[in-house]
Amino acid sequence: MLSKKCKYAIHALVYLAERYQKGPVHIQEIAEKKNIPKKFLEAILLELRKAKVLHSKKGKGGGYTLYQKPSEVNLMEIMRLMDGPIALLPCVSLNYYERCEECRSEKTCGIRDVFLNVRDETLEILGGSTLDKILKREKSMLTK
Amino acid sequence: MLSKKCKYAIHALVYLAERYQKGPVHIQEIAEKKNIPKKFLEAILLELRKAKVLHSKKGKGGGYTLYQKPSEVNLMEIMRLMDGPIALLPCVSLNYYERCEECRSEKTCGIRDVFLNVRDETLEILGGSTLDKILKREKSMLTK
DNA sequence: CTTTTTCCTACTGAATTAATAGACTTTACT
DNA sequence: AGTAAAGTCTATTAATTCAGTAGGAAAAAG
Repeated sequence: MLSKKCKYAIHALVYLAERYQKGPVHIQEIAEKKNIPKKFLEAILLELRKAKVLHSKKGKGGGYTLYQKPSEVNLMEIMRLMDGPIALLPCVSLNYYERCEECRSEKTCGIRDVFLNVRDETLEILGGSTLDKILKREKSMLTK
Repeated sequence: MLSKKCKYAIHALVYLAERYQKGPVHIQEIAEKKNIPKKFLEAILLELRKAKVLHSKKGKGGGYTLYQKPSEVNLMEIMRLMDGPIALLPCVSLNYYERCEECRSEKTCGIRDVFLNVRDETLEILGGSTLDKILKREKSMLTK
């Protein structure tokens, strides 16, 4: 399961994608619209800024904006930033790999093979899920 | 990520599948062969027995056996038993569904759609991963 | 009636999650 | 210069989950 932190991050980013190129957005505004505790959201956005997903401006008239175009931000990278590994086993993780203690050999592990498969399918979907696609889908669903 | 509990459960079940129809297997034996803390494994096997995945016999000559054929036990059900939901969001979970607080409407949520997709692909793979298939794969990989 | 094995209840330490508090810094505007 | 409006940063905390342990009760076999 995704952590609340990660869910909040995704919701905030979708909101910012909607406001793309319409000037900085306050933490306060996002927190209210998306029902996220302000202080918690603060920490999340700060982390996303440090990872160069967001850009920020301090002081009056400040706020947050996307660092890149909505079509260049996908859920795979957001989830990795917020929750760490996407794979279900450390031994099939691309970014957080760790050897399996239980297994004799990775080559012959029939379990590993399954989760390698799950990982690949999952990354395929998440990697293709960009903010602009999510937005587009929401809009098209509204008119139906 | 899978919990250790779930990983232990899978390894134990694969071991029991290997010994299918060769008489009851002791907790002790599984614990040693698979490097699992005995007391912890005890609790896990007990849970699997209550879920009718395993059958047990007490006393001398006792031990654990699979309740069903190895071809009838898949990773989807094991993971649900051990770790709960497989879906990444409560609002797309089949067995542990909960409404999303953040979302206005599930119908028009562009985020939900992505994770519905991930869930379907994941269940497809895990549901098809039966103990006998895992065993077969391990054996075929050994001879290579 | 003793040995072997599973069954059951309760507990614990460590880590993670989901926040909250409060002071600091930067910027725009008057 | 002064002030209000933002984001920045460090620390703390309460609750929950995870991973495992302890110790004895119950059942079956011989």
